[in-house]
Amino acid sequence: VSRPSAKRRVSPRTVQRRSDALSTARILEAAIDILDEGDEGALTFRALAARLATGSGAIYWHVAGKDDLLAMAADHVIAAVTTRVTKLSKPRDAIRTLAGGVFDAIEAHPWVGGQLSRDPWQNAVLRLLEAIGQCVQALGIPDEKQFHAASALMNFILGLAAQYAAQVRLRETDRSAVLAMTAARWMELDPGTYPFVRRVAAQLAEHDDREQFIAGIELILRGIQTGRSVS
Amino acid sequence: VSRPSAKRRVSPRTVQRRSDALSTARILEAAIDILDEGDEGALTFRALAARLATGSGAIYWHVAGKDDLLAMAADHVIAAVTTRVTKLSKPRDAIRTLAGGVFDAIEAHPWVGGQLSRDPWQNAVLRLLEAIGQCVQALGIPDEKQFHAASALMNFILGLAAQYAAQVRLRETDRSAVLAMTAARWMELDPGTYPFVRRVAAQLAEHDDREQFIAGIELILRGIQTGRSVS
DNA sequence: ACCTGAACACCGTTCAAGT
DNA sequence: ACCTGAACACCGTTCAAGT
Repeated sequence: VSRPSAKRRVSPRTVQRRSDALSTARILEAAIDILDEGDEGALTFRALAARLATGSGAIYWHVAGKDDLLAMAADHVIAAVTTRVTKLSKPRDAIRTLAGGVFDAIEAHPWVGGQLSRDPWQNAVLRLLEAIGQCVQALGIPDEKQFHAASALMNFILGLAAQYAAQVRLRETDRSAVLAMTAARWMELDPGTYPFVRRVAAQLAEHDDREQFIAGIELILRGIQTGRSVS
Repeated sequence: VSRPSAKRRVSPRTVQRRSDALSTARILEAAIDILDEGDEGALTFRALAARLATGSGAIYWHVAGKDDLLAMAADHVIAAVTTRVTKLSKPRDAIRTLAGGVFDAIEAHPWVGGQLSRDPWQNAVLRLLEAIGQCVQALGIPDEKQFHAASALMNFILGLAAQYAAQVRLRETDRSAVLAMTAARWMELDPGTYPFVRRVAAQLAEHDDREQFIAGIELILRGIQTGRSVS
């Protein structure tokens, strides 16, 4: 947000404690590194302080607390997605690209999934809602239905975020192995109470998450536009 | 909420430590009470032990840990929804009722929202997927598309869960006041970068969450059925 | 078999004290 | 103005010891 560290330096010869001073930007960068390397629980003010070679309390001078830090980190990742996407010609393509971009961002930074589903009015979510809303508007949906349509898409994307976040929480093994395991577990469910889940267990192992997610977006778009002409 | 003291008493003269022995069921009940009274963070093994008049370690004899306990609690709440709904005549009505039931359950027990979006393969989620899947099947969707359709609906519902969970995390004030506050904050955003959000801010204050959620479900259903005839 | 509760290894956050 | 790091008030979980 602010960059007080951009200051050039003042006098030579005095050895500084670190190569550069602490700053919100440096803290944010270190936090994202820690989150990417470990899981959600790896981000600790002690770990962060160690990586930045400072005391844990120093961080509080630049950042309000852990929630603030996480919100900023998620916003940083999502901002990269929305700014890259907004300027596409066909609004339907823009939405597709946007959704795919969120998927990829969460895949690359799984902790973002958890963070997005923690506070629906954090900056990252607002950014997404705005991007989606602009696309919906460009789609030619009547004014009164735009909020409705955008929030349905937003809700669906947050659902992905939650699902993906949790999915990664049980990893270590790779993705397909986890899916195969889950499919196997589903097959062992009681056929009387879980007929449907058992039946789709086979499809689970071979399905493509990303494809399925985009198809879901497609589905909602179809519903939005059908609704426009029908209702 | 519960009145464990209402137990009559068993034999006179021998004072029992508690009126009845510890059990998974009693622990679960106490946990749900604590979660309903406080927020998500109120459930502590120390608080739980205090309420059950036992040591914190005793709980581990009946329950694997906190994650296990939360998953069981959420499953308890969701099971009440799914078993109540399954037997409706028209599958579209069943889905509507199911979705509404989940909404109401999360409204009554906000912590369920957070828990649902924590582990996508916990029992509660499986239960929902099964219920949704059975409805989708009854809808007459072709076999290969059922998994797809059901998971889109599931994803949307999980999105609600996440959103609602977070929404409640910032309460204390009542609902409409929070919405009014958020709307006010949205109005102050930069018109250049947040034109859409600013424009819908007014609608936010007067909108009905539940109605909007059900309308979203409707939208997806429309997309599912349109897709069937079109694609 | 079941329960107790002190102890362990952590957290986020604060704050007097330093430079 | 900015940083330090011990201290505070918590966690979930374990485990020797009790009944």
